[in-house]
Amino acid sequence: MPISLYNSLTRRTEPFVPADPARVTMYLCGPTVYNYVHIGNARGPVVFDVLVRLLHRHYPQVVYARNITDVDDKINTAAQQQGVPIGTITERFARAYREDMAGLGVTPPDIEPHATAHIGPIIAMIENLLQSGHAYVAEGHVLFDVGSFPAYGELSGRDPDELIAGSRVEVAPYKRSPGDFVLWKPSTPELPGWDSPWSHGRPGWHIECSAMSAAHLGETIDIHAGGIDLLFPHHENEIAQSTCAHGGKVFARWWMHNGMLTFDGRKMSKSLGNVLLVHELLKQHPAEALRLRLLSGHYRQPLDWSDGAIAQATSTLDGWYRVLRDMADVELTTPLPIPERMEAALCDDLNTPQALAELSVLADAARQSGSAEAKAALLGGGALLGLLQQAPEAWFRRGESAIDEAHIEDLLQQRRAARAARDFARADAIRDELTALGIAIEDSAQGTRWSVLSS
RNA sequence: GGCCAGGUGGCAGAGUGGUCAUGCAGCGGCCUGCAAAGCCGCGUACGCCGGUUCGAUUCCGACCUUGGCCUCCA
Repeated sequence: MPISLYNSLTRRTEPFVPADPARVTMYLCGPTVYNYVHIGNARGPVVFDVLVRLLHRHYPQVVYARNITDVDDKINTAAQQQGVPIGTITERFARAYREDMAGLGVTPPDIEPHATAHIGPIIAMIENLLQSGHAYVAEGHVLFDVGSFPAYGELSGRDPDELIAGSRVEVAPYKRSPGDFVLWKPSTPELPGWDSPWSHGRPGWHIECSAMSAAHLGETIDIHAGGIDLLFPHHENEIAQSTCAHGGKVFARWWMHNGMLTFDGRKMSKSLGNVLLVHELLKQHPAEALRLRLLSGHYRQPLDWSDGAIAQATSTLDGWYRVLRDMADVELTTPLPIPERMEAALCDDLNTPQALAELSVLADAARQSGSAEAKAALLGGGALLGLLQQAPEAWFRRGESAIDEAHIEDLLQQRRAARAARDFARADAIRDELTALGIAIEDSAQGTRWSVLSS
């Protein structure tokens, strides 16, 4: 089944054909690690995790890199405020990031390059750009000369001239042209820095991705992904640097951008302050419900975040896990199948909402047939999206560890006795008691089941 | 101001030139001691105005409106 992906560069959905089918390469712009990430930051990693899983089913080798930006002015600020070296900050939040992503069921990337571990390649790339006339030195800075790259603006559809006219930022006096951007900037003695031919300094924001992508994946890669807010200037600048440093070679063949997560109708962003940290959300809600919510809209569309949406996702998963719980005794066929209609939806530019609709069909089929094949299809379909990955009992426990199961079983036993004696008032009183404990019960032919009520 | 993407039923959210999205919630019924779950059924959704068409939510144009980027940002 061929994969089609929307390419931001051509603004069309095109059949995906890797340059080398034996080795598909993909790079995702990762976090700057100076704080916990918010749920909007997690959308890209989650949807592109689904893409990587899809690519793995179609190609023998997929090399997936997701960087860690561990040198940056915000990191410097945080380190100075707390009076610690930047490494203390970056290591702490890089670890938190890995934990948060793991919590959301994101498979770790094959490579997680760190900017500070690539200062050599970064300096080499800057030297290359200077020698080829695409960059210039000014007051200890090295700047990219946008005018030297005629294709500048192609990705974002911007005209460099109009860009300058509409520029809202104050233009640094050492820039030849307002659109020029920093490749290297000098550091003061208090700030982290590395020796270079131009100054004791540090890399600009955009150059690290270009250098690390080339170092690990090659000069031309198949897919470069990130949030739509990175389209300009970050990705535009990456294209300019990499293309010029590599003698005009194409940098990324596909550019993919996920839409923004909104909250109260506005983009969730640190500068607006309307953020919900993944770290906190994972404590309050089932992780799979968060993941399901992130996948319930098409990745290129904006997606609104709300408590109601999380509750809805939780209810949906309740239904699917209920099917699996009822089928606990059904032996699985292995390996799990790849449901064709779900795969087709994902092959169509990662249409996760359509895939989820198909997953609902599979859940209905499993509930109605009770067959091993249907159960395997449901689990196989869930696996395509990284959902239904836990035991049903664990899901219905909601991760609560402080449950007095013996007490619950005791109450259920008393209720059973009351019902047998047709003392329904007593039976209902016990149910009320369980409800007060946050426990929901269901009578069925197989006996009474209980689960933890959603908060 | 420039560039870009949206406006679908109570909510979320796909999709399509002409019977069906799907999920959540709601309502009626069956079942149940009662709940819950399950099953059956129900609701005349596509911003507005024109145009093309036998027929448009889907194509074209105008308008209204929301949001994103142009500065750090997933």
